[in-house]
Amino acid sequence: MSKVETPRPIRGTQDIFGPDAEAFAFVVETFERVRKLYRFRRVEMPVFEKTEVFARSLGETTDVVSKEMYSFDDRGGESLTLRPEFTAGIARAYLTDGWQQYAPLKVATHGPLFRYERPQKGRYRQFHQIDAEIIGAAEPQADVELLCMADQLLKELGVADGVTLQLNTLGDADSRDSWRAALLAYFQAVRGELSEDSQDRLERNPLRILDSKDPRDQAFVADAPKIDEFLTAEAEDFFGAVTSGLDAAGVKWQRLDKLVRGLDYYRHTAFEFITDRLGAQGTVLGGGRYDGLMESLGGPATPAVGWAAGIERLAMLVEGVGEDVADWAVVVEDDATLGEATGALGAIRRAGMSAELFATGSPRKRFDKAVKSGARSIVSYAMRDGTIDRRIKAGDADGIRLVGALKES
RNA sequence: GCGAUCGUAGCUCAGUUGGUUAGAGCGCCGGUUUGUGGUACCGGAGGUCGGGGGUUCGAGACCCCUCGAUCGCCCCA
Repeated sequence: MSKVETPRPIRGTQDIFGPDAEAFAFVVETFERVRKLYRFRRVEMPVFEKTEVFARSLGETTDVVSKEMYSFDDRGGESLTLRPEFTAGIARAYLTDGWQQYAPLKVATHGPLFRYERPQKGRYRQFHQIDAEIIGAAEPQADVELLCMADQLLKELGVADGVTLQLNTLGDADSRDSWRAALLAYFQAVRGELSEDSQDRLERNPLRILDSKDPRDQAFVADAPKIDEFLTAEAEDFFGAVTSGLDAAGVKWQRLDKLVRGLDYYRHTAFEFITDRLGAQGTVLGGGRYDGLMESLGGPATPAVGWAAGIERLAMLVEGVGEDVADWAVVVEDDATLGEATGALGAIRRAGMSAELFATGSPRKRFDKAVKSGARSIVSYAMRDGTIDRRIKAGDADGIRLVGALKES
């Protein structure tokens, strides 16, 4: 017999276990609770879509589309793609499922996303996000509500300390276009002194030069044209309404005028909740307004705003969420008592208390295993003088609950 | 796609300038001790030192290749 080689897990996937899985679940549970407080409706979305859903909405030239998508042809020869984000699929559903009748529509979801990237701290090829969107709402109050929900979520997760909300506006389409043109002219003039990466960005996405980490670029970034110089009156009013709304709601924020979005469909509000506790991955939650998206999918002009947050990143910030110890350890110190112990195990669980059975390995060491498990209370079964001897090690209240539960059964 | 660091038992790690039969702790299994008890002791299973090639009398250690992981760049949650 030749040795069978164990298949390795796929790069960038995670097997989340134990305390990590508890932290993950805590993030999702907290999100579910908070989104109900804000009356966001739950949606479940397909994990894959036609490739064009993402290709059109994200823009063909973006890195996500050009090199980071998990795309494949199905048996009918159609190109499908594992979703790299939620927004495009939700926008597609809004158009194909008649959700326009519910506008303004507030929806929330969570689940796995896929991007073919190099894994590193807080970045995976299959990762998980929570997501919230408001579709069909043009007013800045929608942005404010979304940000308030994000702020409350982070507070209820207990990760708000050290996380700051960075806020910017990209203006409307006109503002953004003229800003972009000014940036292009400005950086073009000093092209030779920019980093190689930024010279490349000049062609593809000049806005991105603004958040370059290269010191050679940062000198020029400081004096680069600011979006504020190009905002139309409407865009300025919109941003003013968002910031005053946040102030009224008591949500702390900082203006970061170099904050831009990688994807083309963003307009007006852009924001990120940022921490310095996750290495190179500072963004814990990010989003913005994407008024241009629906049209790129062939739909009517539809204002929308949303955000998403990486569950793994949030889970890494969450502290003090571990696995619970059992309420009871049920110990079989003599195999002849297995039946009795099994009955007790069921009775305890039916009474709403958690219990774990210790009935394997050396009988003499089972009690020690139960003690080491950290269970709050222990009930053990042994044979003494031909009869079953039950011993309870518990606080008075717990012991009484146990005896009650056993009588009920 | 690029760069840096790192791969020794199930886990966390020792392993000297290259030198006998590769070790410890934890965990697991068995035994002795204890018996409202988290104790102590004894024993056992478990390793092609990530894989391949090279240098050398001799490689876990040095060199090359390869695979994998981690962190960073690009980009992004």
